Amino acid sequence: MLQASADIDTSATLTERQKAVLDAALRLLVEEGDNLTMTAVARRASCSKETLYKWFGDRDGLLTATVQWQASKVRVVPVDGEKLDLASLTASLEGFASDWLKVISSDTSIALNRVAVGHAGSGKDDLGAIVLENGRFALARRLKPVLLAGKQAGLLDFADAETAFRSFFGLVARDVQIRLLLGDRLELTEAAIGGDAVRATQQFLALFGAKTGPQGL
Amino acid sequence: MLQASADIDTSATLTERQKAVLDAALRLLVEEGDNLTMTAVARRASCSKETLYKWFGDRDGLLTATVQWQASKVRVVPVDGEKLDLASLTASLEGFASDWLKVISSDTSIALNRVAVGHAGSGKDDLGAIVLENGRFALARRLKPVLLAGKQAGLLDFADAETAFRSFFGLVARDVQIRLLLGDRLELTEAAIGGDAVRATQQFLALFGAKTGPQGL
DNA sequence: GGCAAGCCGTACCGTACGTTACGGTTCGCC
DNA sequence: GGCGAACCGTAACGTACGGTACGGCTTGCC
Repeated sequence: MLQASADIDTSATLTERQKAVLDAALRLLVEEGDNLTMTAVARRASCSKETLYKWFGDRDGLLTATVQWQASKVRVVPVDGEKLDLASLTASLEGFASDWLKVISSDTSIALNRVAVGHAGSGKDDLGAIVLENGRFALARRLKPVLLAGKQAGLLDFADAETAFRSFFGLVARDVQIRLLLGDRLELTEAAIGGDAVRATQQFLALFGAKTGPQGL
Repeated sequence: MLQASADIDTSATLTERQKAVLDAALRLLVEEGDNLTMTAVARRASCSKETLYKWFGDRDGLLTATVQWQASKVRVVPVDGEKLDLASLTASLEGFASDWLKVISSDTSIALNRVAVGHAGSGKDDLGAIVLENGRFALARRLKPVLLAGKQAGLLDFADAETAFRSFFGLVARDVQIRLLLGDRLELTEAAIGGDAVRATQQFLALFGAKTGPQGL
């Protein structure tokens, strides 16, 4: 909720070389978790520690820069809420669901969430806030317009978009993220994700679909 | 899923003094997160480091013992699935929901999940498995009999108890746990938890309630 | 060519912390 | 009272790692 400004165009101020270094740090983070060392990053990125400190100031600085760099890579196009019928709404929801499942089950997301959760305990940096802002809250920002358009079109019925979103979120994610973060092996094949997406969407529509149906017909 | 034996009667083999030490470690874990030091635990528990190492072998040993000790404290009575009508089923589900919300929003649960998530990255110990086993999987084991009884009584309709459970889980927890783990301030008052519990239960019944109603009447 | 800036590689320093060692004290037992 | 075991408090050791310093190399500019 803070970070509203901190996540804008950090990529603009980064040189190509710096991006490459952050990519290396990211890969290392996925492999090693939070116990990566500055020397390891330097070696992997073929740069000197002095450079790391000059550019990012600090180990925490490097970590936050890495997280922000990854966040900036997944910036997505906002869906346009035109031409809304039940089919397109369903398709849109299914798309959101399967995208989200793909994200939270990806190696990089798991690694990033792990370090952010770990750091959230002792409030040295705002990794948790950044991840939250670019994950769950970004999803809400993108999904709510769709929900509101669905309500406008008489396809959905809810009092509060936030509440509706959180129920959708729960139906999609269920126990997947916490299990993955805690190290549970959980095979999420493309097919399983697709199936979960349609199931979650159907359940959501069953709960929040307008009783009257599209009233215009 | 492993840990099936590792969580039984660890408390039986512990002396009172050892339990006190683990309680101290637990309190410290809540306050300091994963960056607690052996010296701090020793000081807080008024014991010597030598004793810590003799009893728990290792820092990781102390951590796992602490987590298991906390897990052993929340062992609960299995609900009996007799006298099942819609009212009692609803009450039971609401009870599970509010209990679960209370657990995952408690300070100790947050702290324990944080360290477990952190350690799940580099597989030194099985903290993640332990937490999972005594958290999400324990909940499933307790809830599934209720669900099956509800199905038996014609109140619920589902093909697979696991799938039904996971939907219930999602409707109850939604984004609460991940937000709390990532450091989001999230006021969960007693009243809010109660409200969420009935909402989640209603949604679950709307999705999985038998279309026919209790047919025996 | 000369020079300055940026960067690589590496050696170095300081410190925090896990782990071990040891002297002193209590307590149960003979 | 004497003895051994368990334990407390603390000092000491080893090491890993964050952070800094420095010498050499490239690159672009004059």
